[in-house]
Parts: sequence; C-alpha cells; structure tokens
Amino acid sequence: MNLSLYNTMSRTVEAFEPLERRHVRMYCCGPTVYNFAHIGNLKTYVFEDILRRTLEAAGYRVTHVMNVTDVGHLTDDGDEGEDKMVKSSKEKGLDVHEIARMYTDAFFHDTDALNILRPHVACRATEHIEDMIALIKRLEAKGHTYVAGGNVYFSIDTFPDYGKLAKLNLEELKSGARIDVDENKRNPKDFALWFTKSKFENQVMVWDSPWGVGYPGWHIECSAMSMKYLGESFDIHCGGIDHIPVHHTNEIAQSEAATGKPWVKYWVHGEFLINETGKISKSKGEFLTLSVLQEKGFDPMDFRFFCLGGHYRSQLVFSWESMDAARNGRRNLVRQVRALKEQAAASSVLCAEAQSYVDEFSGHLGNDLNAPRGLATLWSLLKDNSIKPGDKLGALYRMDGILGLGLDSPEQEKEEETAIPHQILALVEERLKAKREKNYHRADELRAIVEKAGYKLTDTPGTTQVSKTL
RNA sequence: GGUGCCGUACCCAAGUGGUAAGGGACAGGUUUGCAAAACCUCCAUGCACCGGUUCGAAUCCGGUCGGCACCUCCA
Repeated sequence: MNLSLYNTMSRTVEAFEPLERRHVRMYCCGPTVYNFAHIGNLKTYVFEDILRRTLEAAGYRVTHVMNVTDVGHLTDDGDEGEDKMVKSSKEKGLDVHEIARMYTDAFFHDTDALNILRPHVACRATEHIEDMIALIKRLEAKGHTYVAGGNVYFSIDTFPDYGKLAKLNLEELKSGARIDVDENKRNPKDFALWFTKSKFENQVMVWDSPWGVGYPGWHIECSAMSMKYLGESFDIHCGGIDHIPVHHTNEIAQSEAATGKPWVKYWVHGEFLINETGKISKSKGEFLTLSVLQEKGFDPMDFRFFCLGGHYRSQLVFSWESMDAARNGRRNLVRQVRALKEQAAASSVLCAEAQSYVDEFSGHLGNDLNAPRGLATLWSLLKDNSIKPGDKLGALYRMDGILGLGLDSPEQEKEEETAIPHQILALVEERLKAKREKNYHRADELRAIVEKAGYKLTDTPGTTQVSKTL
C-alpha cells in the first residue's frame, strides 16, 4: 500500500517515507482538560485515528503519543486573562486536579465510544514539568531566552526560520490588532516559556524552577513530551488547523532551537467542523458534545460515519439534517452487513474480485486519507452481486480495519424493551385477533389508536411487534 | 489591514485538464390485507458569476460576488 500525505510545511501531498524503515513515530496534540470535548474536537481525533489505522494497514508499526494538557493555561497567550483550569474549577466547585481527572476520563470515554484507538502514550503535562524545565534550560544555555517581568520568554529573533510552517510574514503581521501586546516582550511574537509573575490565582498548580515558582508556558509541553517519547526528530505531528500559526509555529522554534535538528518530518492538520454560523467552539453558540448527540438519539458511530463522509482537509458542515443522513446511511450499512453475516463467515483469503475492491479502497485511503472515496468503494463492493457473501464480508472487514465503524463487532441490540403499558398490549392483542378474522377494517382502526398513543406496530408472520415511537 | 481555504443537485460530499463518485432525502415500482422493512428504478448537458487559455475546463489563468478560518486560548 502506497501512502502519501499532505504536509503543511511544503503545502503539497508528499510520498510518505518514515525516518525509520518500518516504524512511524506520531505525535497528536491532545485535549486541554478543563471542559468536555465538543464534536469539533472529536472530528480531529477521528481523522487522526484514520491516519493511524491507515499507517498500520500499510504495515508500519506506529508509536502514537498524545498529550493531555492538565496544566492551567491562561485564556490569553500573553500575561493577562484568566486561567481556564481555575475558572472551570471555581465553576464546578472542585479542585483543579479533580477537574483534570474528570475531563480526562470524559475525553477517553468519548474517544472509546467513537472507536478511536488509544494512544500508546497519553502523557500528562503535570507529570513532565521537569522535562519542560530541562528543555527551557537548554534553550537558555543557547541564548534563545530572556527574562522580563519575572517570566522567561523565547526570543523569536534568535531563530531565523521562525514562522516557516505558517508562512508568516513577520513584517506585515499586525500583532496586537485584536489584543494588547504583553509589554514584557521584546518582539510581539515572542512567547512565554515559564511564568512566575502572572497574576494567577491558582496556588495549587505551581512548581519550583530555576526562574522561580510558577508554571510553564503552553507550548513547551508538546516539545518536551514529544521529544521524550519519540526522540528529537520524528515523523508526524498532527492537530487541528488552528494550531499552525501559533502553537505549532512556536513548538518548532523552541524544539529546533534547542536541538539544532529538524524536528518533525510531516505536519498533518485537520480542518474544522463548522455549522451555519461558523466554527463549533467552546465559547460560541450551542456547546455540542457527543453526549448531546446521544441524547438526541444518535449512536457515536453515526458521528464517526458522518466525519468519514468528508475529507479531513475540508471544512465539514454540521447540521442535524446531516446527522440524520449519516444515521440512515450507517444503519443501512449495518443492516446489509448483518444480512451477510447470516449467510456466511468472512473469508480469510479473498477472491481476486473482492481483493481488487480492497486494493482500490487502500488506494483511496493511501492517497492523503480520502475516506469519502473509500466509502464509495465500500458501497460498490456491497452492491456487487458477483461476489460471494463470505468474500464480501472479508473485504468489508479489511476496509473497516481503517474506517473503524465496528462492522465486525457483535451486534449490540440497543432496542431495549421499554415497558409497554398493558392497555396498549391489550389493543395489540385485539388487533391480532381482528387480523386473524380478516376484519381488516377493525385492525386498521386499532393500528391508528395505538400509533396515536405513541407506539409503532410492525407485523411479522404470525405476530406483531410493538415499540415506542422515538 | 494581512494570510489561507472554499463556493458541485433538495441536503451532505468526492472529483486538480478528458467529458460529473458516494450517502441521505424525494418520487415511481415490486412485495406484504394495511403499515413498516426489503429490493429495483429515477434523481446536475452541468459544477457561484463573467471573461481567457486549450481539440477539450468543475478542474488552469484573470476578474467579480459570496462564505469560512487564522493573525487572540481554541481541534
């Protein structure tokens, strides 16, 4: 399987060649655990999961590392603003560590529900403060830092390639166009590595350091932890597209300034999920989480299926109508798979025709993760009556190894029996009797009554199933 | 003000020079007393608009209009 990926650094699709022959080292920016993940966040993790599964399907051993940001960071990249962890902790009346634990659990609960493979290493920022301090010391020794107003800053003017990822034009950037510039900074684009004198109110999350008691800047954790677990140069770094201009730009500066080596080979960024009003965010509009979707009757897999319908580098438009479409489409798929399962067991060796569908599918996924095309191939396979059920199922399972829709997992019969009132059951009985007597006029009357009461009747040979209308 | 992305049917969405994938909805049909399910069929001579290049353009170039994102913590 050939694999090519769009590299933000070169702005082109490049053939993928890892630094080590059969091993891929991948770092994904993880959640900041001061709140639930919203479905926009989750879209990015779905894309990263597709990337990982594609790499594995291509035969690579993957080491997947993700950070969990449990250090409080300010609502502002400068020295102002409120600490988000503290803010959340106050609102919930829990201490910051409890907040972090609660939202970390919630995060993995959601990603598990979406069948997203867990990273091999999920590292907490609070457990790597020493690594961050060591990295800052390294930068300090090389003259990339300065102390001002009690904080340690990275001086971007000491790093000639600053902004290469985002293609920032430093002359023309209007820093401070929308916010006030931190007056401690020599260059408005400088960023803090360590804070000691912020007016933080968080007395819990502070650590001792050579520069005084305080806490790390928000970019340093990713550099420190990724290099700790993946080495000073590794293959893939991914995250949301919003990270390009600031977070990843700063990570590159501090990482490469410290080591003097190229840091990351491929930068892969996922586009945003948006709705009619713009991006889905934590501070704007309705806060859409996976739980909200589930409360509205959607299965987490419906959301995964929905995400797979668009390309990861395109904005995807969320609407309830689209979710309905995704649910219908996925139910249709599951139904067909169930029918195949009843006919045959999945073949372990595929016939040539089935294999050619799998190859076509792999070609699409290998071509910068074109999941929508892959899905189209899956539907054509399903429709191809020249392929025997066992081969069809075997091919489907291979495709699903990447799609992760859980097609091979045993059917969980979700339709749990909600208690049907005995009045309704009595009406159903009466209707059955009318049916047997071929009194269809009466039977239809009874159907109307029962349906009006909020129950759906489905006739099967000899009996009738009752279920509550959603 | 700067930068980037985008505009494809009723909805979502692929498609980067060779004559519009796929899903959903809708409609028609087969079948079942009815209903549901299932199955079959149908669904863009056209890809925001206007010019240009080309044998050929949704795809390339120029312009216009519209949307989104980033330059602020953000997936």
